[in-house]
Amino acid sequence: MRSATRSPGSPDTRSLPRSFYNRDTTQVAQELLGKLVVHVVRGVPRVGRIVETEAYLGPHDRAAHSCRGLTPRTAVMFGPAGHAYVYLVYGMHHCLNVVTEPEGHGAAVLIRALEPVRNLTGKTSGPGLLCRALGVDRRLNGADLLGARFYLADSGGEGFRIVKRPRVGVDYAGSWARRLLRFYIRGSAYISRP
DNA sequence: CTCGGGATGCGT
DNA sequence: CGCATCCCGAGG
Repeated sequence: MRSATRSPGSPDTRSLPRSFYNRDTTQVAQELLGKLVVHVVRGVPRVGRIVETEAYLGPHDRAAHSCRGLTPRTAVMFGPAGHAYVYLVYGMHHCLNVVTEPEGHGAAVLIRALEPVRNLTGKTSGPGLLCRALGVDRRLNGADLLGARFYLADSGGEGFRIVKRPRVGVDYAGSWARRLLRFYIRGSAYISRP
């Protein structure tokens, strides 16, 4: 049994391979629903199930940070898929994104809400809140999500319907504000903004 | 609805 | 350098 032989906190065969991230961002954003986020803090795995995401498609997407081009802040977003893009917003909240598509594309998926699974304290229904619960901050910006302490994994649980809505907080983005690039699990009690 | 709070990127 | 702006959350 493989779980008996692997060391605690290391990604097992359920953890998502880089090929999962290295493809169409809208597709990845939807397939991330139901997956697990794992962050091991001082040997303790904090685990949440993703129930809400948003896709940010690239420099042509006026709501994406990468629309300002490659800057020190957005460099990770233009890097290879399967890395964490973590930034501070409004001076106090962190946001966790996963980089998608081939290197140079500049796309990512924002994780907006989690259903608590293990060792999470506090609310997880919002991008800033879930970062606080997971213990994610800018020190993890650029972290490889195929690492031993911070990774995403299959949960095994499927069988939900996906709701598609406009993204939150991007009213400034013109016609891009109306695109249905926010995805969440229908009926979840942990959505950030029902 | 208001407002805190700090980094960023751009104009100067 | 200044400063508008920002993928938010808590409180009224």
